[in-house]
Amino acid sequence: MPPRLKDVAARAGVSIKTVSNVVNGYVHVAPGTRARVQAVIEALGYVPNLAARQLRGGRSGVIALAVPELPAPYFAELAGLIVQAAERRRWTVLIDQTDGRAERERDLLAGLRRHAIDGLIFSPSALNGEEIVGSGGPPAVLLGARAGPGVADHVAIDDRAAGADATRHLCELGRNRIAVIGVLDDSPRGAAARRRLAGYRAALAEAGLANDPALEVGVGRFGRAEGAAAMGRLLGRARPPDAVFCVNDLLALGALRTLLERGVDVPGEVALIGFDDIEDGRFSTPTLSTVAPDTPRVAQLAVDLLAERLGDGPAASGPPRELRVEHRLLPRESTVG
Amino acid sequence: MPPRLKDVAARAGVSIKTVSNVVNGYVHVAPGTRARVQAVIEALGYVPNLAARQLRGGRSGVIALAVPELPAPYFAELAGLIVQAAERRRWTVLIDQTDGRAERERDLLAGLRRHAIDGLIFSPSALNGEEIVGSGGPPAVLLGARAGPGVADHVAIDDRAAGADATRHLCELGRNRIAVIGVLDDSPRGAAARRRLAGYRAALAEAGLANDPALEVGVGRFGRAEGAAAMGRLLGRARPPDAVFCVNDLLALGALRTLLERGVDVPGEVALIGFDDIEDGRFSTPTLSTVAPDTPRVAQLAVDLLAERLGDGPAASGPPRELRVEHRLLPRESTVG
DNA sequence: CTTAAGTCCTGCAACGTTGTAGAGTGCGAA
DNA sequence: TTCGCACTCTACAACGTTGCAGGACTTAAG
Repeated sequence: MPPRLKDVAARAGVSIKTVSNVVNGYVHVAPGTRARVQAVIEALGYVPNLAARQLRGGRSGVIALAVPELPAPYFAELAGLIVQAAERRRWTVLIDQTDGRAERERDLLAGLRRHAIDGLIFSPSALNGEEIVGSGGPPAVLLGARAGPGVADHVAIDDRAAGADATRHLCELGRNRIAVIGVLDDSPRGAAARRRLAGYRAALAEAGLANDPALEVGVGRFGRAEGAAAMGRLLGRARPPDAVFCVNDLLALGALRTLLERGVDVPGEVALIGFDDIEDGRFSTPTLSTVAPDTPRVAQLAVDLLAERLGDGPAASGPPRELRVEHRLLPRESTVG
Repeated sequence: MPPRLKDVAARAGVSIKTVSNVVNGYVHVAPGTRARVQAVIEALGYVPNLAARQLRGGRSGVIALAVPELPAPYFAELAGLIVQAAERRRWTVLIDQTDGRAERERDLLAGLRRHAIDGLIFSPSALNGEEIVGSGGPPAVLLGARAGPGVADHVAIDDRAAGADATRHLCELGRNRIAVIGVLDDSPRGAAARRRLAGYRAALAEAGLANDPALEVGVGRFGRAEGAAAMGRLLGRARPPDAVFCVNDLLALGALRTLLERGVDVPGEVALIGFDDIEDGRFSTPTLSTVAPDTPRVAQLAVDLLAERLGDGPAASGPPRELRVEHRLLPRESTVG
């Protein structure tokens, strides 16, 4: 029903291939012919058939983005930015939600989509990098958690340094019972959280503060509810903290809710800092201090790296690259209220 | 490089078509043959090529979901639910962000994707329904804003009734200067907001309250920042309101920030209610009263309607259907603190 | 005037799949 | 015995596109 090259060719009185050449901007087409074909293309509303193109050329123009949870503000924002960056290269982005289930991540890689996507931007939560890249799938760029050195292209902030920055900020306020929320077990999930934790410990040591295991609280997921519950546990301790570093803003917002609900003054009695700079934290009361990764740059670099891998240049088969992006400490009312 | 039907056929000693029949579950294949072919399929890791399937069959197994803003929590949640519902039908969802730009919405419909998607679930913001459906594109299901009667399948809550419910709740608290934030100009954007506004006015009338135009505040977008600014304007009025209905939760969270920032007691001095029941509102302080649409059901119905259109049954070409889903009033601390 | 290089255009084949038509069995009913 | 039917499997064509090879013509160089 929709017009094909054949239809355009018939109307313009040229061969199918010439129309194809016009569509693809091939140089050796006489200006008059080009104009005539263009006119017919517009008159008929011809649009190339992607399936046929892909079948022929092996490229679909679609890349996949896999994130653990789309509704999490940070990932939603990241997804939006990646879609924008991809659009500039005329790529379509297929957004996939893995729910942190390894099975789902594996399906995604092995499943039908294997033929359908040219590349993958992956923010892993359950699988580690080896498994992702070793599966013989399309070129991948990893975000956030590192997959071990040299496995795949990788874009991330320096989580350890950022965690230290956040903690140091709390130290500089004169706090000396600084808790952290977001410790996770050994699963590949939370690899970034573990590096932020390492930064936390380093900053404590640097400030001459003891590292009290009772002040490190684990969570099962990284949502508001878990942050609220974790804060509840902290407040139940014999000696509650006077400052809390949450490894992401959602945990922090949950923790904030618990603090305010129990009448704890923030930042007077407890200072609170999160991580990610999601919009919610800019409108909470008190506004949430946080560490802001340069997410637009993460998105841009991820797409750029993938483009290099997919290109025909020499970079396409080079060794995996590790890129770091900047982060900024954003003190707000929850620490310097 | 990846194995094709041909490779499987060669190894199993059958014809290509027989392998295809096995893959597609065709019944008349001898059990022994089937088993042998299955074994080879697994040994080689054969996966059907989607591009070829689509080229042959005209169906891609991909549906598009177009929302104005992916990072908005309500849309992110909706998207997640639709992806889940689609997954049950083994569809892939291509999520598109239109940014509320008519041009972008048009591109989406007319552009390359025209061949690539089987159907469309559209939460329109800039285009009206006629334009969407009239474009000769794939079957579409509209969410939220109505496209005028009988244009396309449509799933929504009763925004007018829901707006009235929210306002009535404020009336029943004894408030009598009830403002509304979220009035929008006449553009197709904010059609739902306008119906919520109509409900607001109806509830005021029902309660015997005058309708004061000074208490209806417009916004340019539906985000936190706009809510905060609008609240600022309301507080600047000679006689500020004692209750505010925001047509969505983001506006309400922005308004809440302004109220608390200025030391206004919520709900003591000003009661506040939003709309959508996004997670943020369950963890703000005070927690945000709201109206909760049955979003999981919206998602499920949207996918079901699309499935009917895409099916071969009689429903495929029937008249457009209008489906309503329920909503619930959720009083929380911002009104009944 | 011949040859080489360049320009413009065309036809063929192939990408991997599935619908259609039909060939070759074996089995039960007439 | 003969026919028809159900079953199992196969060959072929087509979906819409683009790379390749090459034909016809023009221009520039020797």
